[in-house]
Amino acid sequence: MTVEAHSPLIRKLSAFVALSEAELGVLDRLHRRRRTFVAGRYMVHQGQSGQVAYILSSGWVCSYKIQADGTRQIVDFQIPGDFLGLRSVLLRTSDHSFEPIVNIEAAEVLTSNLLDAFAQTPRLATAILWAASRDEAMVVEHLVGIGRRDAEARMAHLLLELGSRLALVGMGGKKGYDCPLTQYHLADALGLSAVHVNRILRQLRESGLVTFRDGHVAFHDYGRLTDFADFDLEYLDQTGPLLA
Amino acid sequence: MTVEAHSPLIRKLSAFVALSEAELGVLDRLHRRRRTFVAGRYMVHQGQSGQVAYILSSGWVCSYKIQADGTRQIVDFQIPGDFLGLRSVLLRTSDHSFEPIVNIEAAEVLTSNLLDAFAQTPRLATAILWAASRDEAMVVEHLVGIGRRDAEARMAHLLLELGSRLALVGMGGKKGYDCPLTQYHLADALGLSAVHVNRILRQLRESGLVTFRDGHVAFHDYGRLTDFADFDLEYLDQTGPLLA
DNA sequence: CGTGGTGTTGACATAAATCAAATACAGTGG
DNA sequence: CCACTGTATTTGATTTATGTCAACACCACG
Repeated sequence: MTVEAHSPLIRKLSAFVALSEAELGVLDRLHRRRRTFVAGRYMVHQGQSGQVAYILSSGWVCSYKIQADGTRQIVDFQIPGDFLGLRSVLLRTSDHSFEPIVNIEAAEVLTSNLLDAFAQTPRLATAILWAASRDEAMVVEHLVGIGRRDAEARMAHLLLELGSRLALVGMGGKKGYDCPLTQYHLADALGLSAVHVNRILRQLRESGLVTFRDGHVAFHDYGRLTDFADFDLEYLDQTGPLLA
Repeated sequence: MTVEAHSPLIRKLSAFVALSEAELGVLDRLHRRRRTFVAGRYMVHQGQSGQVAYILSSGWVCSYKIQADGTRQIVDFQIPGDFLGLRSVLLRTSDHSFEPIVNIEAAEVLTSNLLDAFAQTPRLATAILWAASRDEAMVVEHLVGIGRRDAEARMAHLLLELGSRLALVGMGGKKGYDCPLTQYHLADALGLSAVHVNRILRQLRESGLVTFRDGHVAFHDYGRLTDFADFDLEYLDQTGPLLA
């Protein structure tokens, strides 16, 4: 109970596998080292080899890459329950940079503790890796969106996807959700200019599909919106786990 | 020797870790089930849960997603030495579709055999997973390119990246490489129209940077091209392995 | 010799970027 | 309380990159 209270990760994993007491205990121990970061300060620098990962427990983060010309491409957003830097810890591979969008709370996870946890509870390891794999699938979906959808559909798709992910941790539903992103964040994620993002948001609002305003996303016609955005839950709805 | 002759994978992995005789033997056994596929016919259907992966030994493949409106986004190309469907085998997750670009040869790898191999030789498992992780990094780089680079830089970057990957398996260098892709493939990978791809290729050719013609890519000024494309090898040049 | 896939080029249409400027608003220091 | 600052949003005018449509050349292949 108290565990669930401070761990959206547990909530998320529970949606897919029933966690045993032992597994809950292991997860709980992974949450020992609580840390906070303030909005705007980057957490992990591009190329920095990570000895440490984080489990985000509250707030939003984005992972991004900066190009030589200074433009930024946001690769993904992380919401409570998501891992930050999991792959770079497991594979010592350099990754993108992370920046907290608001002040956040996260649990610091040392490589050794994570590997211990994985060794103790393979089922848990599988669940975590599977969730991470889902995140990768979303990056692919972003790629498809940026390459082949127009601005309006891209925006609609992103807002829907964030809604689905938030729903998994109880922070949103088909009505909408609170969202601390600025229009600049959306622009950098969608490969658009901030000005154009603003116009697109207006169009979506005026056509009665969705409103993004004052830190809140409100779906006005969820069915029509999913239709319009060609939003396919399949790549999120993985059923039937996992490692053989 | 005979192993190396038919396995670009071994060549690729050898660039990062010195493989023992035992490990080479395990790899060799993974290559037992030789199969061929003809160009154009898809291999793995979008959403099909994979019981089987492939190690590509000759030819080119692309992985892609088709959208509701029929447009296609190529997510990545696979060249000899690359795995196809590794993630879907390990995590039973649905993935993209695969299509051979030319007639190809591949070794079929059953899930159970792969897991056995991983259990026998953890170092090999690490090397393979690390190579796979490198591929994921390239998908991210594509995302950045499509989102934030103009068509010319995107094209230049893709051609350079393919060159680097081919060099790892001895199929290309800083002079150029053979490339069976059509301009349609390039268009679908870069999120452009085929017509525009043609124009961009002309520009690159006329500015003396690179020529793509008759199934061959020729770099005319490698240094200037990497500069122009903001091509950073860092995301390919992972040094210092791997799993702790 | 047709025929279909591929490449090439031109004319035109359009989505999105860029430039510019006004507004709103929260925080900050006087 | 107020002026001041910076950030976020909004909107219009214009430019630019890229897509779409159309036509033709080339070539391997049946």
